Amino acid sequence: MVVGDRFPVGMRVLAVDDDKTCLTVLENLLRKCQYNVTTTNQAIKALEMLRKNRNKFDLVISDVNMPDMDGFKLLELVGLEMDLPVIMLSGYGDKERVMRGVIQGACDYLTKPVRIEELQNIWQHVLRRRIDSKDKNKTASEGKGCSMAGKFANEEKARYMAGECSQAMAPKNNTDQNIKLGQKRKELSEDEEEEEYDKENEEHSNQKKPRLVWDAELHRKFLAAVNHLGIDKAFPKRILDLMNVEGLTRENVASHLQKYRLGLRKPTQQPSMVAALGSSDPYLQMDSVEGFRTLSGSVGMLSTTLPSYASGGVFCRLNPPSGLRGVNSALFQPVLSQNNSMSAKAFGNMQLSMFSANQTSSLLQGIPTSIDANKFQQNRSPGIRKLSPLDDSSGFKVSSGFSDTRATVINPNNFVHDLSNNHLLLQRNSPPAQNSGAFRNHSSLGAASVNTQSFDPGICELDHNRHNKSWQGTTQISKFPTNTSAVSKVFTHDQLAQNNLKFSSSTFCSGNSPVDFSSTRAIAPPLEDARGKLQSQEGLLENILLASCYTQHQSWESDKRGCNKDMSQTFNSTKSVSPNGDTSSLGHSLDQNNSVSSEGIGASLVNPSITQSNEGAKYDYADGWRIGV
DNA sequence: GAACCAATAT
DNA sequence: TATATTGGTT
Repeated sequence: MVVGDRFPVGMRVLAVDDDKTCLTVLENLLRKCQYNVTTTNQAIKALEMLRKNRNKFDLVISDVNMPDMDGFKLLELVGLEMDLPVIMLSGYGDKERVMRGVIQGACDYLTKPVRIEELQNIWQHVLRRRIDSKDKNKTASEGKGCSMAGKFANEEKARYMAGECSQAMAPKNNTDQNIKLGQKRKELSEDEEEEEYDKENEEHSNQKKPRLVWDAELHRKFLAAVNHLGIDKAFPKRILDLMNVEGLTRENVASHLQKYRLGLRKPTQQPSMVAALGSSDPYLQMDSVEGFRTLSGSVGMLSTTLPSYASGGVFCRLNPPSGLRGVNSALFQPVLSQNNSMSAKAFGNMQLSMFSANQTSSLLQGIPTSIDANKFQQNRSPGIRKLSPLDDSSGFKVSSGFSDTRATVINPNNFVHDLSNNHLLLQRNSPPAQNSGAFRNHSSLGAASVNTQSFDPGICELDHNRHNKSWQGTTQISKFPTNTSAVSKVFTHDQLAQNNLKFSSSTFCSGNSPVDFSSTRAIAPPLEDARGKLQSQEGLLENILLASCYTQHQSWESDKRGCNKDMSQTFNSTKSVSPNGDTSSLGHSLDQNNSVSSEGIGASLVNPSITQSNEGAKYDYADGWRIGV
């Protein structure tokens, strides 16, 4: 199309709407605007037409809701495959949809019924795109190896192209710059601009190539490519190919991808996962929708599944002082912290893993009953990273990153899974049936779990050097009033209430065997050092559910022991089910006095793959492992 | 060679 | 702070 005197007369518009009536109306309006209109009521056909006649259309105006292909999908594909302005059309003008449309690259979003006034000016999008592409070509022809007009921070070039990339979502600094420069641009004639451009270009001809600026448009393409490939298969080269942006290098993409992934991993202080995600991707805010789409798996999972997965409430930490070693109280310390890089990484990996999984929603659902020890073992090894060995008995810490929202699961066997506060807490509470001291400790753990502040971040460190802090944490926890001297009456609702405790209902089993975890090491799922291999779903699953698993393991490994109640009940419901099937309080559960042998505990704590040949080694895990972070 | 990551430079 | 570059590793 030549932007000549008659422009926009004859502008070639492809109108897509499954509703023939709407389509006809739209067609008529467009024709009244003297556009050259082509219509189709199928998005797929529209795509075919666009592909076959790549240069035969100037603009696409498409309905959002279509049976054969979502308008957003069409938008995405058009954005990926051809550089055409797309205007979204919908009967719904809610912010989310508009946002999504714009974020995914729609140059405009119109709500039905469309008025001719709105259509009369849609040519501006074509013009803008043309100007933009003209700039690109100009830059490319300069042999600078860069055709991304307005995409580079080079001030002179930016000045030249300023104002053309009017993406509403462009990074603020860029936008500001563009606005400022755009104003100047308006004062110049095209010739003057070219002259100035050439002159300045000469001056900088020897400078190294300009720095790429990942503006909204470029990032949109990037995201579209990533989405297209799937996060786990989104490699720089492939992204580069898909983006099809002249001048863009693999290195550019790699760098951006690196940052992007980093952003995804960044833990957040926000309480909700959605918020976390939103804030973790620098582009996510402007990209909330697409980002959300990309992350939908994780978002959906974390924000909805986890809470339901967790029983809510509390988590316990058993981190008995070394003096308790060998005492009946079992001590597993799970622990983690927000703010440590480990957590962050875990979180990121988790997300990545998650959204590469198409079966996110089913992931957790299947957990309680589908966990397979062998599978775990198979899948675990690659990502596991050894940690410095823990040197004391408490040695069980597992962490992973999560955001603030505290989602805790106290599983039937007293393992506590804290999926909140950037933690994935794996904890084994093994209340000794006849050890009131241990119970005190136990109860205090519960109390502590309520007060998240009582946890010293240091606790989260896996490094054994920080272990003392862990104990401090425990001590702190122990300050909570518990008054527990009798095993069966340790926890009563009243007490819990008094202590402002919220125990998630859970089946409780009290162990009656001495446990010595002095050799127990921290273990963790393989998210940590995914190294791009992203264990993905399985790894993720492991991370999230390791806790739930080992409960299962316990059943696997110590069938003969008590506490083999159906775990699925616990995980499938936010309600706790005590061993005897009622929704008893913790105290009641304790009364069950189901025993869990130390072996059972150990086995359940340690992932099969990690346990490996430790059957007879009695928890002497030579190496510390940590859940990927 | 391509990808990853971390660290560092710009 | 964002992006580029580099070096080591897989």
